[in-house]
Amino acid sequence: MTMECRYCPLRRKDAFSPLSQDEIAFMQKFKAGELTVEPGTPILMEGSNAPQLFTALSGMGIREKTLANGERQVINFIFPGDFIGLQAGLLGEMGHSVEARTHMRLCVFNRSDFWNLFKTHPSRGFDVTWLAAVEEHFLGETLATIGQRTALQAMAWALVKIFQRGEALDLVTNNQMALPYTQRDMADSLGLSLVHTNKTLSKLKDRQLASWSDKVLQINDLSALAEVAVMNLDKPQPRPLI
Amino acid sequence: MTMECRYCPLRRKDAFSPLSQDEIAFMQKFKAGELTVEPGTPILMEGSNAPQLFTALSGMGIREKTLANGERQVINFIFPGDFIGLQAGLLGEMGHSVEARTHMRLCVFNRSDFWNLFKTHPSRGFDVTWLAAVEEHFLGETLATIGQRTALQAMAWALVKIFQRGEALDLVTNNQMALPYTQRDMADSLGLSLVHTNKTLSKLKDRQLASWSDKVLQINDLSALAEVAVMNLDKPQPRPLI
DNA sequence: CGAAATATTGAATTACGTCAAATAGAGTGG
DNA sequence: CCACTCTATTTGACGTAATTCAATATTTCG
Repeated sequence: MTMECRYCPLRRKDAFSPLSQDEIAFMQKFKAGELTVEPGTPILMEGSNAPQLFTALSGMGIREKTLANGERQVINFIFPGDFIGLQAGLLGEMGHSVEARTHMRLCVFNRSDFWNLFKTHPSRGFDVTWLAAVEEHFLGETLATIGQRTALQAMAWALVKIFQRGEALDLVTNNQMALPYTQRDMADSLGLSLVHTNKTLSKLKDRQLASWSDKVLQINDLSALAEVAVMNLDKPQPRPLI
Repeated sequence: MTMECRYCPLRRKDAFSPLSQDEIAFMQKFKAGELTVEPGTPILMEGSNAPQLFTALSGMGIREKTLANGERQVINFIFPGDFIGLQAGLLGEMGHSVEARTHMRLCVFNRSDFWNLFKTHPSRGFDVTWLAAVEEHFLGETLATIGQRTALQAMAWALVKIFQRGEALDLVTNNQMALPYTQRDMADSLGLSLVHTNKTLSKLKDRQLASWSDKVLQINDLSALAEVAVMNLDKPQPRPLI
């Protein structure tokens, strides 16, 4: 039994901007179904021309890209509400792979309907572009992180970003949230070695800023952490949910 | 005297996909004017809510982002045909600054007309999204470069990418093209120090793969360079021109 | 319970950054 | 055209943040 869009619990989260009744009704028609996957399941493959697009409804995943020599870059972490497959939908080829890290529920759309969305509901097409702009914005920040921040600054930045996303999705309780990734995932997302990632996390823990173990992230002092990260602490603004 | 879109010399380049007569006529109305700037001129400021969007018509520029501690990350290099200001247009805030590095001519659009573009010409809205997806794709590759490639691999990758963009724009003659940036720009784009950038370029020159001096890039062996870069050499597909 | 990930720690190594100084151009003004 | 300044490039020496190697816990899971 697939959830009806108008009852979608995601819509109510702070993270997302509201839709009109009309738009919700349209999305219901656009929605082709739901997909449920287990941890480790590949959802989209780099270079593939997938016929389907997704929105993550629950669970977490990862966007990653592998070089010919086997090195892996984690592009970012996928949280509920994230739109998956834009590149396949438009360019006809994914620049990265997407894989589930927990049990995930995904809203499924047909790529063939995608153009129709722009034509009949330009406001929703506008929203897709909005999301693309948000992603571009985020990737620019990530670039600055990997390129210019030290390991400690980068790790602090990453944890703050993750925590803020968690907050907007009501995933945080008592300054804690589930973070079901491995240190290897985190290392590959920041361009650090696994060993140094581990030691950098220890350092943040020693300083009583944040700790992440047993798949639980705890932030003790968000503003101090942001200070270490050389970043500004401003709330992410609401974004559309596709 | 501003150029009419239908005579725009950019449209004919391999880099871009063709437009219908109708679409060109519409773009003509959408176009608010032209802007000419000198080297060093800031075009958009990080954090600003600019009322205007641009497409680069000629010349080159740079997208960059500066951290609170003064470190600078070059997000990418701006070539003719690049769309500028998507983030301001949608999110109301640029995530990076844009600055001219040569004399540049820019096509100017009003942000207030932007929504209208999606509404009345969904195909053009679709194209804007296409460009956003291309950018996202590129930033993902850049992330993998800074995060996973060595200095030599990264430099080789950057030069191949630039050269390919140049080729698609007919900027290459005799395996040479103008590349009016400084080594500092390049260093900040790859997250390397200036000194190491210089030494890495020397190494590529010693190996007879590529040389870049006096603002001219020369590629001697593109496929060998791509091999050093651990990358695949496939032609960039045509993309829309806004 | 055993096997395979994952996490942790110490020691050795290195790719890269920093410092410093020389050289080379590019632009300005007299 | 020549001083002058400013920016960009180049090179050598040295320092270090981060990688790699290696070994040992610890957890996860079939």
